[in-house]
Amino acid sequence: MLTTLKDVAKLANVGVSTASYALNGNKLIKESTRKKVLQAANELGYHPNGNAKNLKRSKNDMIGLFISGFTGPFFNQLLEGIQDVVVSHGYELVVCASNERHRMLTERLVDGAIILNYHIESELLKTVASEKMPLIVLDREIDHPHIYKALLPNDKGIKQALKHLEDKGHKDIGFIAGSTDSYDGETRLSAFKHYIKEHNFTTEQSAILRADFTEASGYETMKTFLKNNHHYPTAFIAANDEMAMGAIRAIKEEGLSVPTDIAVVGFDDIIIAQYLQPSITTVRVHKKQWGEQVAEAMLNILKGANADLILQPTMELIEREST
Amino acid sequence: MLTTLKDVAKLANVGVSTASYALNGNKLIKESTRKKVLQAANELGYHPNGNAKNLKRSKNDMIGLFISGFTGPFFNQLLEGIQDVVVSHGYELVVCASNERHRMLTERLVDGAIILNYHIESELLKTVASEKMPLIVLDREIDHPHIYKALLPNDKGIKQALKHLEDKGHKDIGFIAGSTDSYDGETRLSAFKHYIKEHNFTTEQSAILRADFTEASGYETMKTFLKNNHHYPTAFIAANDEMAMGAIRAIKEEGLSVPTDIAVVGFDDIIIAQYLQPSITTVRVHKKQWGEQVAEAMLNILKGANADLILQPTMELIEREST
DNA sequence: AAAAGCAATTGAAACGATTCAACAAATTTA
DNA sequence: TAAATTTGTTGAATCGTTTCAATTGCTTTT
Repeated sequence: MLTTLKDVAKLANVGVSTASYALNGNKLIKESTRKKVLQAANELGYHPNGNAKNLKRSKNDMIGLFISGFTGPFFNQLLEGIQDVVVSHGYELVVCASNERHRMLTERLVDGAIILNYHIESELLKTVASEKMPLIVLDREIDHPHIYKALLPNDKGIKQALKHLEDKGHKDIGFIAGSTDSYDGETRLSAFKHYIKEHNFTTEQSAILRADFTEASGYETMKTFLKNNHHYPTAFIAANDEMAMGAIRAIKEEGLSVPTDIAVVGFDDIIIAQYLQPSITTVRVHKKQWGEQVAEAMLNILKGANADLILQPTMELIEREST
Repeated sequence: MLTTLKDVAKLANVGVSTASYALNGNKLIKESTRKKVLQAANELGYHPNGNAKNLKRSKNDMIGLFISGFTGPFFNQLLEGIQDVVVSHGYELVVCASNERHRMLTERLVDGAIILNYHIESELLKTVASEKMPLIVLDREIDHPHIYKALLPNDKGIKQALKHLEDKGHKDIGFIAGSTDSYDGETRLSAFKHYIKEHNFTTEQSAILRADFTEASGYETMKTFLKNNHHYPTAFIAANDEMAMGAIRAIKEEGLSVPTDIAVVGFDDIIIAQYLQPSITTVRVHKKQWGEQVAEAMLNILKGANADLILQPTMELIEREST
């Protein structure tokens, strides 16, 4: 069997409690016996059993990030931001991309969770959230005393994109929406619809396309659209950069030019956006900053601070060659 | 306090053991009492305490992936591959990017671990690995009965890259190495040195540059090199695509052309490589496949199968515009 | 009608740590 | 010198599950 604290204690010739205190740096233990215990632990290659430890302490020193998958370039920077802050406060971060069980979350193997995963139902979140287990959601509206929100101001982003296109003289603007599962995607879409109406743009219903956030889907959707409609908008906004990429590829393939015939604005500012030809005008989401803010908030909540601060990550339009 | 199994049992008017059996689907329990228990659990919003559960069962149904950080586009596809396989076998995956404690690993909160993190010392790995906790390392040579290896055939990749350049008529070939921490980076470098000598290429010592895997470092290094040397190789191999990108940017900025003046071969085939101008010739690493193989191997090991199979992810040269 | 078998339920003993309260020995104080 | 305090050490209780072994009612068999 694996080495336990008892084995260490026996080898060091002390009680288990002494061994425990020694290893945890309790200062009541005499220096000489601490040495003995450390030596024994080392000799046996002892590592504590985390489950036992966490069970007893009812604390894991662990924060969980729950995302829907690792596909796509969006998560990396967000992750970096969260990671940096979390470890600098003595916690560790675990990232899970579960789509059904979410055991790490439901069985309370973390002390707090950050949620960006549409697979997890809000009802479940409500039964899991508690004083001892605060949640921060990045992907939904939800009302619960221990669930905090850190949502992107997608509305403002869309507004900026439209303003930019308007300034460039566009009146007829289309939209490429992502999958309906996504909170950000859908708020971007409805913000678009809202402002279109408010500012009397001439967008036709048929110019609101539906794709699924991938480059390929952006390509296919735009291709089909151009094949079936001889009239097309002078500009498109895509709900993310990957779809914008795909759309641009399709447009070019149909013999049209970006931005002369059709201008395209993306969303997120993924790394690749600046390297493409044409480079993509996009609404930059400060993903790393977002992650940092969320993590800071989580740590404050865990510290007991009253952190119902509503986070406002910033967004800005980055003008490039595609408009 | 939080709801425990005892609370559920009390509400359902049964013993704790009955409640436990009921929730775990033991068929000795009468259907009517199972219903009672489920109903009670539901009413209380009960979720089992994972630490207690895992402690008792000495099993976590959890596999850990330990990487050095979330920066860079390399990990995503690897992650996808691992994730898919792991969840399809009833396990869950946790990803940790720790750089000092690695508690998820050392405190045995996972049943098996996949290591791609140079921050974790081999000595530590040896004290952690055991029958109950198999390890697969992706980033080092290490000898231990419970540590399995799944290393990339970097040697072959370099060979292919050199062959390709040779076919294109290059004799004087430079190299851009990554940071010395990286196993893959260093094996790529030494394979390069080896074949250079074996095939009598005319590479000068000064044309072996040292960067750190980032685009920026590739750019800087190449910039400095071109500034200081009026003679330059007709081709470079970079230890990853990002450095290749940076190098190309520098080369173009110095008024030289890729591939006419200097050809560049990258390594990994990250998504962006095909979209750049010029698109990058690179040694493709089948990252998703690699991830799948590794995960399969881990699950086999956990199942007790004798899986000392040495994995051989494939590599192939993808020719594009940069050569 | 007693014996045997089965179905359903249960108390109690683990799992491996932490930590309280008790204690002994050594030291200080009165 | 007795009492009080300090310094180290320790057994035992606890965290919330799972699971063994025992127990209770019922049927069924002899």
